[in-house]
Formats: sequence, structure tokens, C-alpha cells
Amino acid sequence: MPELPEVETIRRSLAPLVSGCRVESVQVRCRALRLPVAADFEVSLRGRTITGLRRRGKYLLIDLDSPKCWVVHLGMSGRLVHRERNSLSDVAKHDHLFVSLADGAGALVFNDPRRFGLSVVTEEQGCPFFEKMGPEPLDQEAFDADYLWALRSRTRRTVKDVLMDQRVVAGLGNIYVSEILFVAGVRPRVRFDRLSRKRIEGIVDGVRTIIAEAIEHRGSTVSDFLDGIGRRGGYQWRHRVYDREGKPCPICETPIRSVVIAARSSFYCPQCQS
DNA sequence: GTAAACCTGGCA
DNA sequence: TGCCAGGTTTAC
Repeated sequence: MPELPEVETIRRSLAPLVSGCRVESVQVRCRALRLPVAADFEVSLRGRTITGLRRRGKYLLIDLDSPKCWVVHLGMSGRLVHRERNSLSDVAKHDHLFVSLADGAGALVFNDPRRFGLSVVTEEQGCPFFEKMGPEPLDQEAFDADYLWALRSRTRRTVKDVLMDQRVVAGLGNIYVSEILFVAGVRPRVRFDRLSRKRIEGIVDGVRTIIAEAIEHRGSTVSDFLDGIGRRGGYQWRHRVYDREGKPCPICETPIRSVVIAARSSFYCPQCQS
């Protein structure tokens, strides 16, 4: 589910509700996430104050008044939601983590049916999740045409595959790469090392445009994404090609096609993209 | 490069 | 019943 725009939407919705709050208690109902929840997870959080929320790629970083931060990744189906009441009496199915806040500030609840997500308390420096992660797509200095152009020489992978690679650029996933390649006019199966400079520039523009738009519309709710206070996103109504196989291209009305690359569906317009 | 693995739910 | 799904990692 959550790619960069969805995680950013969650961050923005939660920040005003939990910043400055102290963690009163932690309950782990299921430790078997993609990485097992560590034995010292509860101890590392309890009594700490949340000083702020940041995002890196698809990861949410909950800063604490300690050298460590609480790092959450939502996988495909994860949610991090704020509940006003933190009574464990209304536990929902697949609620795995309860972080109760002091002074009636409610609780943060991690829910994830597929358990592909993860939750750790760690130092950010040296954390393997971030070690090899590429630049933020909206960082105009670090992510630009020169950067992508320099990467082009040493790979025979498809452009779809390269943009999905978190080491190349952080936070893009299956939905947004389809949308980006549509506005850039590039077919997903094109080899990255055969792109012209002009087309690389178009891709950079596409990344910036689509990601900024998607954040502005608070992410895409394809089936079950909700932000930190249970609101659906709005960007799914603006998808140009994703999950629109057979429907008319918004530009030329040619039916949208889908193709499977590396076991993931990609959607494109055979007329507008080459 | 591609496939399967992790796990559950929804849909045809 | 079987296939598909926003992600990532591991292994042929």
C-alpha cells in the first residue's frame, strides 16, 4: 500500500496529535512482523517523549528524547493510526502494537493484516534501512537529471525496475512509477541505459510532478489505505494509468495496457509512451 | 534478469 | 478454488 505520498500523509496527520506526548505504556500483541519485534522494544519506548515525526523514503521515523528513534515501515497493508481511547478492550483484528500516550493523549496503534511491515527502535546513524537508500525524490539538489544520467551507464535493467529500486531514489513504488512513466512518455520495459538525456530529464520532471501532486491529494486509497486519523486519500481518482487496463488514456483515449515486469503489473498507454 | 518467499483478504 | 494485491529479501 503505502508509497512515499501515503507515508508522508500519515506523518502529517499524526504529527500534531503525538508530538510532545510521553509514552506511558507499550503492548505488543504480535511480534512476528517482517522482522520480529525485538525483546527490548517496549523498554526502549516506555517513558520517552515523542519529539517529532519524520519520513525517509517509505519509512516513518518517530523521534524520541533519546539517541534512538522508533522506525516503522508499513509494508503492503500496514497502518499506523491514532486512537483517542487506548483501552485494549476494543482491539481490532491485526492490531499488533499499542503505544499508549500519557495525559489522555490516546494511543498509536500499528495494524497490519499481512505482517509485511516492521517496527524497531534504533539509532538512525548506521541503521541498515537508511544506509544505502537513495535521495528523496523531492530533494532538488540530490535528485536531478545529472544524478540519474550518471547511473545510466552501468545497468541493463528496465527503467521500471531502476525507479523502483530504493537505492536509486527513495519512496517510489508500483503505483507511482506507472504514473511517472506515463507523464514522462516512456514505456516501463525500456532499458534504462538506452534512455536519452532528454528522456531522463522528462523522468525527473515526472517524479517531481507526480510525487508532489500525490502528497497534495493525500495519497492513493486503492483498497485500504487510511491516514493516521482514518481518512482515505484522494489521489486514486487522479491516476492516469495505474489499475486502468482497457480504459481510455486521459490524453488520447487509446486503451491502457498492462504488462508484467518482475512479477509486478505496470500500466501504460501504447500511444503516448514509447 | 526472474521466481518464490513472507501473510492475509478480497474478488471472479 | 485460484489469482491478485501498495513491499522487500533471498535464492536459482
